Amino acid sequence: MGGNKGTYIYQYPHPAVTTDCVIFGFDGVSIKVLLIQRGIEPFKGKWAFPGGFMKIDETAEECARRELEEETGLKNAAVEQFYTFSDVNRDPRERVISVAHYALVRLSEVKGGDDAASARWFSMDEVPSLAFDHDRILRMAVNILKERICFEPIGFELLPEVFTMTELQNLYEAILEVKFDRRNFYNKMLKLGILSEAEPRPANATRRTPSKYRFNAEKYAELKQKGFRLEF
Amino acid sequence: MGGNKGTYIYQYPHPAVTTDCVIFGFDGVSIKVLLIQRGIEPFKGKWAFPGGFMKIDETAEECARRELEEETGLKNAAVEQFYTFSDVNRDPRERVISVAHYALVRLSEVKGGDDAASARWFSMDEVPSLAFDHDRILRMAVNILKERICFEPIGFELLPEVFTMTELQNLYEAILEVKFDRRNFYNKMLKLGILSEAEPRPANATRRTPSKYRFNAEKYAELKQKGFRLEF
DNA sequence: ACAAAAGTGTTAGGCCTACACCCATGA
DNA sequence: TCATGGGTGTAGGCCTAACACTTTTGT
Repeated sequence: MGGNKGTYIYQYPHPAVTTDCVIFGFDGVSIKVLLIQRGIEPFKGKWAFPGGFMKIDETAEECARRELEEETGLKNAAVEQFYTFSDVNRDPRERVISVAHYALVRLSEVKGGDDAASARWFSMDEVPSLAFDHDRILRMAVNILKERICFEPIGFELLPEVFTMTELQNLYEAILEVKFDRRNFYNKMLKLGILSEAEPRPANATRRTPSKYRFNAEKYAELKQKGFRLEF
Repeated sequence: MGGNKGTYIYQYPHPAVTTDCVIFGFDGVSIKVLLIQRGIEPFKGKWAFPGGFMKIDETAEECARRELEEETGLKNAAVEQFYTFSDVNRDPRERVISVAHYALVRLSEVKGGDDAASARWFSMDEVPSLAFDHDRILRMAVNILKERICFEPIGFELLPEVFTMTELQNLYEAILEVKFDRRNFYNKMLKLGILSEAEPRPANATRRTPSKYRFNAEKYAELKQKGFRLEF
């Protein structure tokens, strides 16, 4: 924490406020989540989400981004809050409420993080028992992710800028835990009108060379303004 | 606030934490929101959402329900949090973050509230400029309500237990600010399978007597479990 | 050769949308 | 008697879901 340790007096008890960040990634096969191993008590040695105490002059979102960078090296992630956890005994030290955020990032963006000696990606089925109430936070984050990806084009944040239709389908299938028919997925995605062809399909393209696409944010914004609603 | 005024000392500065409640109602024609007029500074005389400081031994939801009852007489409302507002200067007294909640209630439930000398229902287009950042909170609450009512059967919480199809349609139209074709709305609602006929249509029923329905929570739970998704 | 990956329609059924008619009631 | 509210289909179009064949490449 910053250099503002000292004595702070209030007429009424104040809870401490923290933020936590559930960071999702995708390796082409399965959804990953970024955890750090705690170096201090409580829960020393246990895995937890990056996060920490909010400073008195920053918003929750600023706090989440700052803690994320400090603990994992990941900069400027597009974090978004999804729930505030306020159970009375969720932290053994003192009363702490936590504003939980999530973000979707490309694995490559965090790989080089060196601040992050203790940060590691876990597949969803490898995640160990977590510190504090972070198991519950994770469950809720996963549910929120499942809901959001049905109605907002956030999945692209997990893929490289340019991707194949199969990669995109794998992503949707991994998040929603369902299987789609390859051809129907293909048709539906193209019909939505929010993808552009990344390259005009090279001259040496054969049947076996997959087409590359990118997400077209302008088209999406345009459609959305017209009342278009994404649905999956 | 309770009798715990005193001196509370921390090593780091702590923000104060409040909850606010956006309470929606419906009078058959338009959506209403419940406001209270502030009796003390800051913003004395201005209208604001019911809410207040969180006690050290209660969750955000408990706090929201307690403050709501204290200030409006409304008991046990099904409040649900939707966003935590943490701008640094949102309260002139000190750093305050607020966990905002919303609830849908029947107007009749709050009519008799006598604690609530200063509580009043406002139509959405009558709402005055509000205290703190409550204008922003209201805008976000309305957006959340519009989104939720498309996918969850929460609208029924605003109607009497037994209602006509026309009343239900008026509700959807008021919230979503659109018009539906009467016959299509009728067919769609019935096809969803989440309504029951309230009465077997009395003997003196004429063509002019509208059928009465009620929301069937069991059927909804059953369908939902099968993967059914409500859509509007 | 053969399995696996990718491109490409087609068809049937269901859902949504737009739209019309009839009856009863209250003004 | 006439405007209004309410009950009840129907026809066309669009979307969705299920489904097959061809080509290429790596083994």
